[in-house]
Amino acid sequence: MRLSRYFLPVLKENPSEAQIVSHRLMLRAGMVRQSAAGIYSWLPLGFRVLKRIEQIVREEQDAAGCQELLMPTIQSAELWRESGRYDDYGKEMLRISDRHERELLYGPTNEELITEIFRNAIKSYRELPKLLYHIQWKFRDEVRPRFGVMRGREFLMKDSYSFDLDQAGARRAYNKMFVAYLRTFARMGLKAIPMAADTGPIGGDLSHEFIILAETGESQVYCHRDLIEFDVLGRATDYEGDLQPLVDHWTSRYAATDEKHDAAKFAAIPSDHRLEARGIEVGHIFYFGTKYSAPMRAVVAGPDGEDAAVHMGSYGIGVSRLVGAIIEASHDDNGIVWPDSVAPFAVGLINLKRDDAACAAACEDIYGKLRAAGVEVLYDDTDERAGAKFATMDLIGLPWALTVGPRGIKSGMVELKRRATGVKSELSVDAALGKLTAKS
RNA sequence: CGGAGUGUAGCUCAGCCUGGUAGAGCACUAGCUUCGGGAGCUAGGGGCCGGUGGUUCGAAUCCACUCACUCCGACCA
Repeated sequence: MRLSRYFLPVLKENPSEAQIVSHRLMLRAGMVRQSAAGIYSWLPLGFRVLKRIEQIVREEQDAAGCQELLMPTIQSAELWRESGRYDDYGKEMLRISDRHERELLYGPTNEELITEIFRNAIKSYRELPKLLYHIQWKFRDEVRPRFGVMRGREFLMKDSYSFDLDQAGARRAYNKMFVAYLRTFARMGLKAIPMAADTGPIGGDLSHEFIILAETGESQVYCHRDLIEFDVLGRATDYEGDLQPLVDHWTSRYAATDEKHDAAKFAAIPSDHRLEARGIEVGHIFYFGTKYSAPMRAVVAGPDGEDAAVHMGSYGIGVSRLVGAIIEASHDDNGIVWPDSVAPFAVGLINLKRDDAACAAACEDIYGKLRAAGVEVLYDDTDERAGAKFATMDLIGLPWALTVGPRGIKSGMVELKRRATGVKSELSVDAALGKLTAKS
């Protein structure tokens, strides 16, 4: 993409409405614009990141055997009356009516709708288990939206739902999602720690929030330091095998959010291993049994021929929130530092002097070769000054910046800079191309 | 929903107290000079001073109401 043609409205100064770093940087980098409190438009750069995050989530859900579908944003109030939540949900649910005065709502979540879809199609335990998900916009009319996309009213969420014959089956589904979540966040360069979370009226230990540590997090969390070093990507995951040992490994150390915090257990940890911090919730999984299937009569015939309500769980990832969360976890004084896996472009190509024919020709050549190799490039072909170009590249945080100037061209050298480390190296054009194309 | 603020150019803000022709920096346009880390000079364009109503000869400025946004708290996947 040529920057001269790209819609990238960067801001030099901090917008006054943004208080936290991710919000500031997203506005400054031209990723989003606010359209109302807690409601954002995603501009091209931000949209690319959102799509890349969404794709990682999708790949890991698919790998875990979860099947994607798509449910609407608008739902009928009728369904929510069946579960009893139409009255329970309160003002957080946006209620609307159509021209026939039929009551509708903008879905804050989809348990009711997926349960209806399930019950209309599945009648026998032989068809279980089922694991379904979608990635769709939600609306929750938060009293006080804040922190940009981290706590918006409209937000993109991946929500999965599991259907099993009994609790043991539900636990297997739960474990699949538990591991899929670990992998998902790890692939985004995040250290997400599963923490015991409130299960509501169901009870049990089958609820975890996935928390990344950040000073600006909204939750107070407590955990064992060992968890930070735990790794999940290093080993192959067999979703058909027994995942319990892996889940047990990750739950072997103390980790809890404020609501579930047990001060006595925490105090038992050696003090140098205690970690008390702020955290951002990027995922939440829980098992809720027959809470919806019973009142909504989502039943299947069991081996004994008797109908039984299915055991369900739901599993959410805040996709749009992750964009902000990743920035909170990965930035410096100059701007965003994208992990390679979610960066909007892999490489920023900087033409230091557009009006120099040799320099421009070299850039065009490099640009063409990178694109031919499938590398996503943002090519700064504008006539901005060098300083402005570097500042913009630092701000938008692409993993690599390849700088081409007339001085270097004479000797066949370009400068390649790694955004995360700030390490620059002078190398030949071929060497730079080799290094960049090898990455993708 | 309680408490506290803020709305003036695309962005950051001054002006308001003490009423009298709408301001600055950055950004934008044109020209010249510059050009290897956010350039300089010159000349321009751009505003219903959030909205409505009052007070006044006269309101960005004073008063009332209202809308929007932000922060703290409560709430929250």
